[in-house]
Amino acid sequence: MPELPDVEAVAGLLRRRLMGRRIDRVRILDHAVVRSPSAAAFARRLRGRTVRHVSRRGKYLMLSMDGNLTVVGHLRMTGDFVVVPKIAPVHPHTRLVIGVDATDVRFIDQRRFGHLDLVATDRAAELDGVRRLGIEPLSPEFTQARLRGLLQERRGAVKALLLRQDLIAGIGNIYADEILFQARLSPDRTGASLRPAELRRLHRAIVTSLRRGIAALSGRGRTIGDLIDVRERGGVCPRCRRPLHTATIGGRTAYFCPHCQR
DNA sequence: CTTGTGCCCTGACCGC
DNA sequence: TGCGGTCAGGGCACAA
Repeated sequence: MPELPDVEAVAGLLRRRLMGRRIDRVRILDHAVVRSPSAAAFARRLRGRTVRHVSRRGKYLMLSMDGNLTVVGHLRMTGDFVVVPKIAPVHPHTRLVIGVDATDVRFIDQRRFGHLDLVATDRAAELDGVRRLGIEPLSPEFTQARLRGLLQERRGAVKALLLRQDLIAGIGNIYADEILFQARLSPDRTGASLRPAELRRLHRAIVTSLRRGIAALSGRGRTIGDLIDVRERGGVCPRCRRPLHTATIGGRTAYFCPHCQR
């Protein structure tokens, strides 16, 4: 589930519920969820801190506290944060609990790929993974010219390029398909083959798809990303009704309409 | 620079 | 019902 819009929604949830609050309990149910430092040190240093900022960078979540401490989290495939009363039943895949008064913030992750690091706030950008991230696609710096600069010399498939976090941060498999559908581009087009009008469509599709995703997820709570998805409706193109095709590109399955996307 | 592969984990689903 | 294979909205290391 978690791509840029999903992580943005989680960040908003945590911001609303944790900003200015003091963490009085930290319970780690699965030690592997904490990458650094040790689980014991993670819990000890976090307890008693007040949450000052919650932000997102690519698909990473940043919770910064007083005392120059930041939790950097990644949801990977199945991670999620939920906010529930502390008396609520504990879901079996709960990996970590951050307690604030009568409320629990719980990190739940079926596949256990997700992870958290506790680092010095002024060094958070240097963390592995975060350090390599490319441009934020919803920032003012992400212009058509920047996109052209990122893609124009590349012979890789545009879908594989969209998935590269070191180029553009935050696009995952579902949004990449959605973006290419909106831009009417075949996922196997190379970056270098894109003409100016196509780059313009792609830029527009990246921004509007991500923004729409955020708008759809940002009401209350969270939804499963079922609102925009070219794969919906039994594998049929929502535009021309012809069957969607699949192909493996960049090691991931791409869904696309060969009639509408060229 | 590029693509491909395996791996980290767990569970749902499908065909036999 | 049981079993095995396949696949999954991520990202890394490594090889060719």
